[in-house]
Formats: sequence, C-alpha cells, structure tokens
Amino acid sequence: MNWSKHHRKRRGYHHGNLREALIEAALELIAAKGAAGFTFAEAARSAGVSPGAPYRHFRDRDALIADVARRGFEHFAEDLARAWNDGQPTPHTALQNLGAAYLAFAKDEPAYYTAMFESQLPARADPELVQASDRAFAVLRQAAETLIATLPPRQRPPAMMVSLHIWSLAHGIASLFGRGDEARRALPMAPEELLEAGILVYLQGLDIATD
Amino acid sequence: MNWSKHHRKRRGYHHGNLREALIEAALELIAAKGAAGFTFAEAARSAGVSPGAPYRHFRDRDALIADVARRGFEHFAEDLARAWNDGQPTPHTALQNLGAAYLAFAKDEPAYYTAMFESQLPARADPELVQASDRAFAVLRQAAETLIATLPPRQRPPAMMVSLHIWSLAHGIASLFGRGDEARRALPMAPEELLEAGILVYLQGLDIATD
DNA sequence: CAATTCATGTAAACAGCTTTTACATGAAGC
DNA sequence: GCTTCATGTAAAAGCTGTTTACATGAATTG
Repeated sequence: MNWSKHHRKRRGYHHGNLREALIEAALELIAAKGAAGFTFAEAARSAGVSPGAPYRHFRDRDALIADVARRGFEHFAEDLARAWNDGQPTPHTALQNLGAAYLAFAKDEPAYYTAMFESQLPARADPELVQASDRAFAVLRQAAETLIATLPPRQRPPAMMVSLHIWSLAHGIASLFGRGDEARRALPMAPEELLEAGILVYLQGLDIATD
Repeated sequence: MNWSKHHRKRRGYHHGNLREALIEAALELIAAKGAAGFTFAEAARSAGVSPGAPYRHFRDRDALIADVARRGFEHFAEDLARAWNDGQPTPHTALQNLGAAYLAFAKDEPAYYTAMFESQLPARADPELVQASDRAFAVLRQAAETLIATLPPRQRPPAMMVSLHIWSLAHGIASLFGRGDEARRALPMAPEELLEAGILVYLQGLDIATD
C-alpha cells in the first residue's frame, strides 16, 4: 500500500525522524480534537507511515502522550522561570508576570496543557515526567518563598501552602476559562485580569505589600 | 447471541429501564477507568443488551456523557446549596462549608465530576446542561454577594469576580489534588485544609471579617 | 570495501468499538 | 383482538489498537 501520501522529507523506506513527527502529529491532533480524539493510527497516517510503525518508538498511545506531557512541562518550567525573572523588578510584579505566563501557556499551547493536566495518564508512571513537573512547580515554590520573605518571620505562612494556592488558582482559571475554546462560560473579564485580581487580594490577605 | 449474561431484572426481550441502566453503567465505568476508558459497547454489555440498543436512548456516546454531566450538576447544585445553608450560621462559616462540599463532591463522585469538567463535551451543546451548570454556579454567586454585603458599599468588589475566584480556587484544588487517585502530587496537607486556608486568606484580603 | 547486524518500517491478521440497517418483539391504546 | 410503535436484535462495514513475521537499508566491523 502507499503510505507516503503525506510524505515531505520522507527519504525512502525509512522515515528518518518518525519519533519527532509523531510528537508533532500528536500536538496537532490533541489541539484540534482534544486528548481523547487522538489516535495512534491517525498520528501514523499523518506522519505517512504504517499503523504499526509508531510502536517502534512508543510502547503505546499513553507513552506518546506522556512524552508530550514531559516536553510540555519543560517548556512550561522555562516560561515560568523567565516570567518570574528571579523576582525582578519586585516580587509582586514578578509574581503577576508568572501568573500571566501560566495563563499564556495554557492558551497558546493547549495541546501541551491538555497532555500535562487532562490526559489522565497512569499518574506517576514516568519518573522523567514527574521530574519535569517538579521543575515547573519549583518555580512557583521559589516565588512563594521570595514573597513571604518580605514578611517578618513570625507572620510567614508556609511557602508550600502559598505556592499551592497560587498554582491552584491559576490552574482553576486556566481550566475553567483559559483556553480559547469559547466552549467555556462567558466571563465579565479576561482570565488574565481575573487571576491578577485574585493574586492581588490573596497577597493582601497575607499582608504582603502590593504597591 | 446471548446478551443476558448480566441480566438482573431483565424481563424478557425488553430491558424495561435501559436508559437508567446505561447511565449507571457509565458512572461505574468512568469512575473505574476515566472518561476516556468508557465505551458505548461496554455500557451496553454491562446492561445486558446488544451494542446497538443504546442508540435508541442516546444519539451517541457524548450524549450519554452530557446527560451524566447534567445530572452531576444537579446533584452538585443541591450539595452546594445545602452546605451554604443560606449563609448560616455566619457567611464565613457557610462559605467554608460550601468549599468543603465542593471538594467532597469531587472526591465522592469522581465520575460525575469527570463528566462535568473533564469530558471535553462539545461545550455548550446541550442547553439543559448549561442550565444545570448555571444553577450550581448561582449558589457560589449568592454566597459571594452575601459575603461582600458585610462590607461598606465603597469597599465592595464585584460579586461575580469574588465568586469566580472561589470557584477557580476550589476547582483548581479539586483538579490537581482532589480525587483519591493517589495519582496526583503528594500534599503536605489535606485538600480541604488547603482550600479552607486559601479562602481565609482571600477573605482577609478583601477585609471581610473571618472570626 | 564487503559482510553482517540492527534499528526501523511494512503487511497482514485478529479483536474490539461505532454506527447504520433491516427485522423481531411485545406493550399500550383503540 | 388488532394495530401501532417504542424498544431491542442481528448483521454488516469501517474504523482503531496491537501483535507478528518479514523487508529494508544504514551503520558497524573486520
């Protein structure tokens, strides 16, 4: 049969870069039709190879998604770290930038975000996935620590708790309203404003200076 | 072929209550294997009917999930309203009860919660689903209004914004840590405590009395 | 350079899911 | 009692997922 309908750089019998091609296909398919609407067979077709070929590179469909999620977390960690920018110019401004970067990632990279948070992966299956996720969370954790360090010691809440609050709020907003699906509930304000205001109120509740 | 392996109350050729049986099967399958691991055919098998039978009651698999989601939102709205209890004994306590009820629903009814928030339904397809979801949100909205009413008028933030903050925080925590999957990141505290503390800080940030 | 090895891809096959179609059943209403 | 109609069955066609034996050709090695 002719499997080279979608050939582009196909150099003959061997694809040459099938692994990457499959990941790209997965991103497109997930973005277009959600994590559920992604099939191994369609990814293979999109890469111009036979249905069995992907099994040379991934144990199964979940392994591919896990790899996509891992890469997603790496990009995510990078974006967050760049936005945080070591707490410059001020911890509060930097945290707001971090929040904006969180939502921007969810909006601009819906396929990654879906694979990372909504693909119901066999959980903590892949240790590299866990590590990548940890690195992303570490940025939030660091931000929380920097922020509470501006408080007198007796008044400091646990940094872990603060980072979990920020993360949960950002993830909740991204989940419920964050992607351009227009599938979600209509909002009286942009998700970015909603998060910014939420963080502002939260920090005021901790008595952290926000001006 | 023999489709009556799982017969229980099967009264002959006609099932008698297939629609309900399919919804029950869907809840069990979603709880066991996630929204993706639910198939029309398996629900049919579980109800003891042929693979084509479900199409007499639901247009397709998504229509069944949408119905499950709609029922989920109805139970959810009930639970939240009961917890809120018209703001008694105090608005703050009632809001904490509401938050606890939110997380309890996510934990105790993971199948409903999954269908409601993570099934990537064709969005605002079903108007009854939207209405049910609106009724649930209305409870949160009412709670927010009651809480800000304790503030002097000049100091009141928009109730819609406050309710969205609470909702997002609760949903974020439920999403990330809330279900017994043990699949999620380990926490230094129970999700319920995390949400309670988050709400407390947030209300303090609004300068709403929390004692 | 030539032979061999090995990663990568194909073809074919089987099983399960989805959806449609024609047909069967039996409960409800006239 | 007869007819009607909702509900279920059987069968079929076209998907997908997965495994198997086999084919290809690029890299390795003597």
